[in-house]
Formats: sequence, structure tokens, C-alpha cells
Amino acid sequence: MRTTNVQDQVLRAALDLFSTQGYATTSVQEIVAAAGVTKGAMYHYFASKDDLLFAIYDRLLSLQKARLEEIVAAGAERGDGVEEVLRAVCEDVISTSIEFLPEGTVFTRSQHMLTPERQKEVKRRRREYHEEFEALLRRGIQEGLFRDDVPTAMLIAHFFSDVHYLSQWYSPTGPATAGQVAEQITELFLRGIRATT
Amino acid sequence: MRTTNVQDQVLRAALDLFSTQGYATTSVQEIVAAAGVTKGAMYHYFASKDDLLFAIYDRLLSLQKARLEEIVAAGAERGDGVEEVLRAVCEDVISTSIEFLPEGTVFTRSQHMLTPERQKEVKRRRREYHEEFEALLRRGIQEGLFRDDVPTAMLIAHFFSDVHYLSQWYSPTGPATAGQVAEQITELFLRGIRATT
DNA sequence: CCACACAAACCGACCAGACGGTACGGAGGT
DNA sequence: ACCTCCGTACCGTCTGGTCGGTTTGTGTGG
Repeated sequence: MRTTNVQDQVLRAALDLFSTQGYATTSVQEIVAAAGVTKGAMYHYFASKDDLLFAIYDRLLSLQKARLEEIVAAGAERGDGVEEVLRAVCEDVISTSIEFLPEGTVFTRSQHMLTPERQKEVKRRRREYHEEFEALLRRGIQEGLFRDDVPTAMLIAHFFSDVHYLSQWYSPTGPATAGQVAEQITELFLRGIRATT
Repeated sequence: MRTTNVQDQVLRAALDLFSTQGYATTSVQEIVAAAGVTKGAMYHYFASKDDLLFAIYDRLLSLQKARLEEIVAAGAERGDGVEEVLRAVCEDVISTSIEFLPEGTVFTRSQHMLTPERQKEVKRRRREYHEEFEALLRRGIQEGLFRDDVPTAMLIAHFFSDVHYLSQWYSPTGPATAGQVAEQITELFLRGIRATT
């Protein structure tokens, strides 16, 4: 197996503590105590506290990217229309973000705590993701389905604002299910960007 | 006068450093050095580092609340329709958020660094603001202008996600002016929430 | 089945330094 | 004489990270 029990436990504890207390206010001592391991064990697998934080980003970015490409590929194979694909992508990223809510909390809140190089990498990978998203928008605009009087950059920001904001208001114990939220936000977004015929 | 030069300089420096480096990674030493005062002077006016952070929240919350009420009152006096008032409110909060972009950065990023009581107060005042916003939405729904198939809580989240996300992507040196952004986001939002007749 | 070797896994006491905050005294106005 | 304002030196605490050493696992030769 690729990951040991120690790594798993530490990352799990780190995610939990970072998302509830914040990165800076969580000490390595707390993390290893919560994980049930010692500092020596932890520093055997991770070079720094920063590694723990970055692991959270890496996992989420990889996951979202993979899902995006999977959906786009499946849509292309099926010959789906742009709006259909875009809807699937939107609903999926929202659902996934709800599934990984603690990660989302850390993601928005602690980006500036990463080392500068890693901040750059996170930015780069987010940009890549956005560009793939933008390609869908452009296709839709070209086909006359989506409005062309608002820059795509703003449409992207408009959608991902919802995605990032999820961790600040959504509660699994609340009235709405993840699926409902995904559907409704996507609907609001699509309604906003459709061309007026 | 109410505020001394020391207070002003310190708060200005704190805002600048908190927004660029983050609260936890900014030391009191750095702040007083940037403000050109000594620690003794600072601690004469502020009880703790936390006070500096809360001052940023307090100012922004007060400002936004005041502007909201002003606009709603003006709209009521003029006898404006709900959509007209809501549009004015939305455009104003976006413009204001752009005007106070560093405050917005700190706002979203450092809420969990406040003392628990102050976190509660921030939450309470935000909720008050949202409730006033919600009243507009409800009025619009009642009048059949806005859709009633999506919970108002979600419509609120959908709009304020854009507001909070501004500090993460908007650049004053970018292509879009504050006014354009305010107009376009508001347009996207309103288009999304209008009832389909 | 054992003895041995060697590396990976792990322990926990221990730094060096930075941090927020304080104590105390002086300066200057009233 | 007194109070506000502020400078300086200092304190106790906590932090991320290290390091020498021990334990555990595993492959190997007899």
C-alpha cells in the first residue's frame, strides 16, 4: 500500500484541526496528539507543517481536475450539447465541494499560509481548471447559447464564487441536500448566462 | 477629534499587513514599525492585537449596514419598485466592496482568528444584514417578480458569494471598472432570480 | 529455524528564537 | 501635583523543527 497508517491519521487530524481552528493557530503538537502519533513519527513522513497544508490542496485540486476532465470526455463521447456538459460539470463540482467541505474551508482560508512557490502552484492549477471551464463557456457563446456581453472571466468568477462560498454557509444538517443545492445553484448560474433570444 | 494620529497610522498599517500577509503571520512589531510608532504607543490605544483585527470588521460592517439602510429608505421614500431597490443595493454593496478590497480580504480570511465572542458578534451583524436583504427578496417573491422555487437562504448565499469573492479576483488595474463589475454581477444575479412568466 | 545485518520507522527530550504583552519611568501639558 | 501619552527593556510562553538513539521489520546465509 502507498500510504501508511501514520500518514493517513496525521493528514486526517490536520484537516480536521486546520478547518476548525485555522492553520496558524494549530500546533504540530496538537496534530500529532489528535492523530495518536508522536512528533518524531510525523516528521519522518512530512518535511514540514507546510507539507500537511499543501497535501490538502494537492488532493482537492487533483480530484476536481480529474472529475472535470472525466465529465468533459464523457460528454464529448456521447456528443452532448455544451449546456448539457456545462450543467454536469457545475453540478459535479458543487456536489464534490460539499462532499469535501472541510477541505474547502481550509482552501479559501489558508492559501496565503503556503510557501510562495506553493501558492504559485495552487494558482497555476486553478487557472488550468478555469481555462478548461472557460473553453466550455466560449463554445456556448460561439453557438449563440450563452450571452456575449459579459467577459468570460467574470462569468467564471461568478460561478466559482458560489463554489468557494459553500464552505461558509452550507450545513449537512440543514434543510437542503447536496444534490438540491448543486441543482439550484447551477440553475441560477445557467439562467444568468443564457443568451436572450 | 475622536481618533489620534497613532490610532490611524496603526490601523492603516494593520489593514495593509493583514491583507497582504495574513493576521497570524504579522507580528505586532511589524505593525508598529510600519506605522512608525512604538509598541508602547500602540498598546496605549489598543488592548490587544485582536482589537486591531476587530476594528477592521467593525468598520466594514457598520459602513455596509448604514449604506443598505440609506438605500432602502431612499427607495421607500421615492416609492421605487422592489427590483429597482434591490438592484441599487446590489450594485452599491459590490462597489463598496471593491472600494474596500483589503478589508474584504481580511474579512473572509481571518474571521476565525477573532475571539469567539467577536466571531459571534460578526456573525450576528452579518445575519442582521442578510435579513434586511432577505426582506427585499420576499417582497419581490410576494409580488411575483422573483422566483419562489428556490429558498431565499440560497438566493442570499448566491449573491453574497459574489461579494465575498471579489477580493480574490478583482484587480483595480484590470480591464473592468468597479461600476461595470457591479452592474454585470447584479445583472447576472437578477436574471437568475427573476420569475419565469 | 536461527543468527545476524541493515535499514526503515519511530521516540521524546531538547533547542533557538519569536511572539504578545507588561512594567516602569520619563516627558510634557494643564 | 497630576494625568495622558508614549519609549524601552524585558518576561514567560510557546513554536516548528532537530537529533541521537531505540525499536521493529525484513531479507540473507548457514
